[in-house]
Amino acid sequence: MNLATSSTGPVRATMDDVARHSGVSLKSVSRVINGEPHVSATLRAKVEAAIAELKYVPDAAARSLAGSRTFIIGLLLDNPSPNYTMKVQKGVYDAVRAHQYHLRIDNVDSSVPDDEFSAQLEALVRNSRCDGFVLTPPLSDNLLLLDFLDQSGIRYVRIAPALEKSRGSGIVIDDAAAAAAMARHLWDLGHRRYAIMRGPTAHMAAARRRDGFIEELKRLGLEHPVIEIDAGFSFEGGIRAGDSLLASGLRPTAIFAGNDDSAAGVMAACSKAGLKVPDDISVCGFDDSWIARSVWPYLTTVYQPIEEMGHAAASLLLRRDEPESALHRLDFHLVVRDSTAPPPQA
Amino acid sequence: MNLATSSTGPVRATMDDVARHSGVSLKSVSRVINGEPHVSATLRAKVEAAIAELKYVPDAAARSLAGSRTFIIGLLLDNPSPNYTMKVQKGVYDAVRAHQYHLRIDNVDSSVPDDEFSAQLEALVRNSRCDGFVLTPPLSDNLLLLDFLDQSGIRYVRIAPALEKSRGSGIVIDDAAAAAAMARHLWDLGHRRYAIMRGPTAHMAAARRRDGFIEELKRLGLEHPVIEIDAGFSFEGGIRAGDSLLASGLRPTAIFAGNDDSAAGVMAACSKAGLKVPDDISVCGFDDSWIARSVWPYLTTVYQPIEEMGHAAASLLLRRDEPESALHRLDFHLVVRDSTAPPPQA
DNA sequence: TTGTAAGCGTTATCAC
DNA sequence: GTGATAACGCTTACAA
Repeated sequence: MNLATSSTGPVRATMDDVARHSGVSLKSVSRVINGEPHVSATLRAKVEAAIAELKYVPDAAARSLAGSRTFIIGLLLDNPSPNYTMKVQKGVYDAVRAHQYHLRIDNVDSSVPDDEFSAQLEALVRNSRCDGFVLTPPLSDNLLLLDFLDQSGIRYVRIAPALEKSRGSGIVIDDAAAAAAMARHLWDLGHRRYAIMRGPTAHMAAARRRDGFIEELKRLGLEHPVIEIDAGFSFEGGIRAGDSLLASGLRPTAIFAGNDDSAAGVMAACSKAGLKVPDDISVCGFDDSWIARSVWPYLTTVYQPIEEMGHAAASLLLRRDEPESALHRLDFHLVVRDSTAPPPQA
Repeated sequence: MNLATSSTGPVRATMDDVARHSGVSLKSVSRVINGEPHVSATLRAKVEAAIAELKYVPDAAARSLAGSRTFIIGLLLDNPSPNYTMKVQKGVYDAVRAHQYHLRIDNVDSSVPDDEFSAQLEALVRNSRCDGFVLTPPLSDNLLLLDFLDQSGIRYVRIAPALEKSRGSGIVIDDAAAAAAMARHLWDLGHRRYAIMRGPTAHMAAARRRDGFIEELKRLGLEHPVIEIDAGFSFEGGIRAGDSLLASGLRPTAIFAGNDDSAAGVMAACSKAGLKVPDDISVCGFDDSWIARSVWPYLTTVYQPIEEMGHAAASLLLRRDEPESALHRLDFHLVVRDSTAPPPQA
């Protein structure tokens, strides 16, 4: 009963079959498949007819063995936020499939010692090549990784790079400007006492957000210093940071968190402390990821087109005519929801 | 300046190099690589030394062209919850890498008409084979998909199947028993008026949870009927369902949601309505996914080992000696946190 | 236990 | 424009 199901399935046509069926040479079929020039319309039509009739599909393994392409794009992952990661992955996936490519996932752990990290990379790359990697933060700013890829001659595109932006290509938004926009939003509401929840130190884009936020406030005329606390990029980190902030007795009227996950944590800490968001205190995040609408009140945040960024990164990788290095800047915008409001009357 | 980086990188050793270097035949090297029997210890040692020295790694494309394996496992995804998906993916990834395999992602959309869905599958499978698929819910119960895979002779393992469990292999927990445990927890707290948030209809495991929950309550002697509302498996669905429940004037003292995402939505709806969780109303979920700790109060839920389930599924696929069909049951357990408490005094 | 030879299904080289 | 023919790096008969 299972003999049938354990077979290889229906026999697939090969390029040879197509060649015979259409009465042309193997090489001509290959030319048609790969859209090479110097093919007469007649020949092309014949071949395409045969391909359709035989339901021929090129074999990926044979192609990559003989040729120089693997038809695989690798997505390098090391991000703590499932929301962010899934969005990037979706964008990369769609772009890759649109080009008949496949998406391979490669997790790495960049928190280990350097030599161990290098060993991870070696193992990944050595045993199966791909036509390029999409790098997600914080890996986009991992110099060890960049060096490795450059030395190996492997193409890559970085999502949200903040360091050495001329290496490889990159897809970014203007993190500093986005944070500045958030600063203006809070300022306009009347806030004058701020706290900021910093992201992980390896995440350079997080640092840009912090800088952009504080600079803008200074320009607006802020007098009090901004309280700064490390919150990582996780809900847990946010709740811890929120707890310690509120326990300290310092009372900002607005808190800017480096991403939505930590913002949600801060909101939870406020609830615990008996503070109502946004009546008693305003909280805002960054990303407009899925969690921004998974909390109550809905989070005021910065929308960044994460899925599109993944899509753009992969598309760039798939265009072989792309210039060696280019930075593509996508648009962000403020999303004002319910977690920010004017400060309470003193 | 970029000439170097666009090259193929360092030259890789081939099996031929290893053979020459160790003074044995090509076939012997192949035997060692594949762990085939009938190899003397001396020969194996020689070959392994050469492999190490030359840093030889087999070429995946050549292997799959010549042999019958592709060294790729595909993960079929169509789940709305990023939390769930990332956990499964992590588990599958780790298992796959432990066997020197690679993980390929394949998103499908099962909400389209049947013929369109079939076309998606054809396109996916035709142009690059893999050694097997891990199916995640709700795809695990998609009969069209199962038929397609069976007909194509492609191996697969289903995560959390609820229908036709004898098809392929499956990794499950006892959803009904888990829901029953939750029912007892709420009953013991003193609740007597319940609402349940149902999952998507295609998600059969969700139906099992509903049945298990209600049956257990009946056995315990419940008098009032359980209010039932469809909430999908998303935060949005949960908040909508919660809104309409509370607007209806019906006042259960405890709400059981089919997964954590919808449970979080319900909690938000309660907050909006001015109800305090758990003082005024208890809410609980299912999965113990990451969002269970991303809400305040932390969610009482059922832990199911999602990552291990992914790991087990992939491992099963990678064991070629596995019996054709087997159901592997993993353990769940109740996680009592802060969102459930005794009902308010009448 | 070990080795030889013949593919696997493409792309690349070089004639025609 | 088109077509032989040789790689590509490995596995799988089949011998020895």
